[in-house]
Amino acid sequence: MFNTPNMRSTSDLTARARIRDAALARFGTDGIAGTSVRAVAADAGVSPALVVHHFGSKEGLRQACDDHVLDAIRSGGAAATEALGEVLHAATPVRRYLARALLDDTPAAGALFVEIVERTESWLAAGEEEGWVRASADTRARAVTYVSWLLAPLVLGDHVGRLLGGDPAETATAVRGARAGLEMLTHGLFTDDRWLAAFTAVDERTRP
Amino acid sequence: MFNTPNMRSTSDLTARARIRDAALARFGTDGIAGTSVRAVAADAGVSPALVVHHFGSKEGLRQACDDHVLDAIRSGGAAATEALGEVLHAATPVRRYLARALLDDTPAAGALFVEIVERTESWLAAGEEEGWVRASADTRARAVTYVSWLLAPLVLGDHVGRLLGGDPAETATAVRGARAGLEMLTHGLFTDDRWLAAFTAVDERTRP
DNA sequence: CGGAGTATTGAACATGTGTTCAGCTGTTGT
DNA sequence: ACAACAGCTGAACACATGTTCAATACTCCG
Repeated sequence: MFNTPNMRSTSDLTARARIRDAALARFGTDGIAGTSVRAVAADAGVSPALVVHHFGSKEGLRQACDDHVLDAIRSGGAAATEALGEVLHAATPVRRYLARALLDDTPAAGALFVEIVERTESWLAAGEEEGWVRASADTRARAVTYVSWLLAPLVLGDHVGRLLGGDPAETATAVRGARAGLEMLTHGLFTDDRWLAAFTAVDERTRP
Repeated sequence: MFNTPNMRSTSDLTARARIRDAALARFGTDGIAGTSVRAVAADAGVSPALVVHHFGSKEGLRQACDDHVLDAIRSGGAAATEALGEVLHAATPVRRYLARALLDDTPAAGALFVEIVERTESWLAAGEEEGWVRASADTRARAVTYVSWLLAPLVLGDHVGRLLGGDPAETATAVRGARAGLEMLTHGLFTDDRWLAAFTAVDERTRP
């Protein structure tokens, strides 16, 4: 390998990067608490002592994963399309780790979530102004719900994939779900507002 | 307390039940791998030895939680409303545990997921026949996606609650998201099918 | 070459983990 | 009353975990 002596964060393929990638995969698969430093070290083909030498502690390793995931997702940040596309197109280990991080309420995952929601909210606002998004009484709640919906198959990937047949990471499977979702989002699911009306009625009855 | 000498699974409030409830809560909060037998024992006010005496092992304890969650959710099983209502109306610890179990791919959680999807699919089919649900090209994928969507705020509860202000378990907060979701499901989110069309175009171009 | 500094390791440590076991209650059936 | 038995415990064990440390291999710079 040829690295500049003082290697900054640029050079990859180094042992440090291998450890981070191994941690990303294991954290995503087995959860953070369910993953041991020794397992990560074994996957990366190094000694347990080296991972703590590079990252200080297991917590430091997890933070490095957080940072890497944020970078990987924000890389195409300036894109004009919806912010969530980047998440869904990220590499599989990154997605799996993100799902775990969201459940474990990692600080970085939390920050990423609000960032995506805010980007989505203004994206929807723009669409509303241009006329291709319907009006909403609660744009914030809509943005949050919309993001949650797009994130759902990612978090529940295993179960979704099992029922749709095939690996959820496989594009063919994901496409089926995405298409069904898009159908509901453009034409709606219900033909009348019986459920919305029923919900509103119950909601208004339970409060003055 | 007064229990029949040979106490079946009926009598609750016993130490066994307290342990199970404590485990449910801690598993939901910290994850299964992140929870120690000692911690749930302390929460239940018993010795660690007792929890293994009652459940055989930590794994046995987790299975007991699975069974209990299944029972708690299936209790109102014969209801005519959508199957998911039972999940969303379950007690908070049960919901949190279910979210964790779904991510950890517990067998019971997997079984519950397919059960809910199947119930939802026939519920949607009935609605389609009665005219208050739109037709779909892929009813299976639609049911899976729909269930994922309703499960999403449950799994991402912390982040959703933080952005909507207030405890996600609080009804007031959940209602905001539910209303926004229902709006999208009845009126749709987009006013035209530009995204659906774009998706279809891309999809058909990437395969013969 | 020689010295500086980093990458890397094996062995060890302290602690937390799941689990076992002998024994101590209390209640129950006869 | 007495044996049987389930609920329950404290102490202990074997093991896995995160982390430390001294020492070795390697690479670069003067």
